[in-house]
Amino acid sequence: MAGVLRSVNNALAVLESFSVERPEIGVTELSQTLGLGKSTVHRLLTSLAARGYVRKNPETDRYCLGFKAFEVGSLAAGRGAIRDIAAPFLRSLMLAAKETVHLGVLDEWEVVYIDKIESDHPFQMYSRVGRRAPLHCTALGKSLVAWEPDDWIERFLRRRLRSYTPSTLTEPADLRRELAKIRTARYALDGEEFALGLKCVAAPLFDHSRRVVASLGIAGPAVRLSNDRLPRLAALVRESAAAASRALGGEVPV
Amino acid sequence: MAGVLRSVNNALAVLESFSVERPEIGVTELSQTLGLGKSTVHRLLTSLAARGYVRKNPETDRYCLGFKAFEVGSLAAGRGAIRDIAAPFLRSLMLAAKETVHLGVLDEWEVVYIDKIESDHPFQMYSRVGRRAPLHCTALGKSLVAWEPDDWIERFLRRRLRSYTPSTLTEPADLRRELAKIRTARYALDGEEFALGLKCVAAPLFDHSRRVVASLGIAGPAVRLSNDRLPRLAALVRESAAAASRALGGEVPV
DNA sequence: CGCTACTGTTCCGCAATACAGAACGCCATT
DNA sequence: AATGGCGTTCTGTATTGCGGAACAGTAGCG
Repeated sequence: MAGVLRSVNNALAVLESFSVERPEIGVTELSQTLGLGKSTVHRLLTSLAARGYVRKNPETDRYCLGFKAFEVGSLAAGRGAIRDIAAPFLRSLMLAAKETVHLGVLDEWEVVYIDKIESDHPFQMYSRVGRRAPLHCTALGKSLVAWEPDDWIERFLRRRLRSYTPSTLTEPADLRRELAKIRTARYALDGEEFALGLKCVAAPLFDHSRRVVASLGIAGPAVRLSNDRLPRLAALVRESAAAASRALGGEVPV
Repeated sequence: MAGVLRSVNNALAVLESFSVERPEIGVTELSQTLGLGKSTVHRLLTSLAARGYVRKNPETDRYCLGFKAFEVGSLAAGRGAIRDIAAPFLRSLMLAAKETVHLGVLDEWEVVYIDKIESDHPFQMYSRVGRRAPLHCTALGKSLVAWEPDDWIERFLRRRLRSYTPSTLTEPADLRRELAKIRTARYALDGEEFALGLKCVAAPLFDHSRRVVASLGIAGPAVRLSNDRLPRLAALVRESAAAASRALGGEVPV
């Protein structure tokens, strides 16, 4: 890897080794996972711990992520404070729709969930703030892609797009049509394209430069997001996205 | 610094150079700020960018934080998913109190805001998720400290505690009395101890091992959190914290 | 247009740093 | 007591990360 500092790369790989399934990891396990010597891993952890990115559990002598990662990460999600500005609109959308709602942004050919408010339903889409999802088969993703520049969209359509369900669109011609529909309708629908039984509707947020900077979406089980309910939800999500766009100094283009 | 890898330390210092005031920074500026050569900084940025922790704005050739930091940071805030479990209680507390509410946790002698839901009031406490505040003069902080082990509290009280307002308690004897009051009342009050004009009430969240793992708080201007309103807010915050504790498998100790 | 100033990027020699292996200290199990 | 496993410390050395210089590009000015 040209120009990449190996020790920095290793340190970041350490950070990325932690997960929901593995919140706490020991030196030896990290050593095996990363293919580095134990003393190397120990030094990396010591360096990360010195600034609060990881912390050691004194009872188990294992390490977990520290709050410094959260602090820096919160700044990254700020991104011109989109998240803060959109929060009240996300909230009122959840209250109106009575379903879980998400705020997502485009990053490296994927959508990243940067906020989420869960409904009170016991049965709902599993998602995690900070996680990613594909662009081509999620409502959030499609409503982010639809307003990208044509050359970007063509580059995107040239990538291998994975099929998740029989409904997933992977052919460029199909997706071009879908994106055109989204631009006309001003919202996107995921009809079990990403996961069977899961439907979402989403609409884009525009900022002052008329660019889509995020997307708001309603997600839930297909049994609840039924065909007679979807037009109402689409209208809600469009209204919330338009209101959030105005708060961002933008307008939905006519 | 013994045992700390210099290049890793430098990379983390780069990450911490970004702020709300400076979301985008150039190589030369970072070089001056950090006291490192430009090519060193460039290499650090390249390494961080390779894994998505920073990204380069191609229009300005300057760098900003990338979403990888957010992804890793979101895991750090997960912390046994306290944040997710507490979210609905935080929300209903905001709706009941009609003031901004926070969720905070103890880290390195400070409270870290890990969640926040703002009220619709145009005038409210300024805070940011991911930021820190002192323990001894905030309601969130005090309600976290009050249930720590005695030896920890004594160590804490031996630290130099800064005075922010004429109301700030900094003397160990004063703070011991205050913490005892909090344990009896089961909530903490910040009566303009951190900032003039700002009041907060907060109550602790207990988990299944009877330890305080977070704290819920209501914050607002003193003009709104008036003395006749505070008992009601204290009751609300206690109820919400108790309910969130139960969701965490804990109980408020009697 | 040429010059200056400033930026981010690339190149290169070399000293310092990061590396891995071995040893150590501690704990739990047999 | 011996063994096994862990995290931590130590050490020699190869390699890596460093800074300075040069480069490439852009903007502003006379």
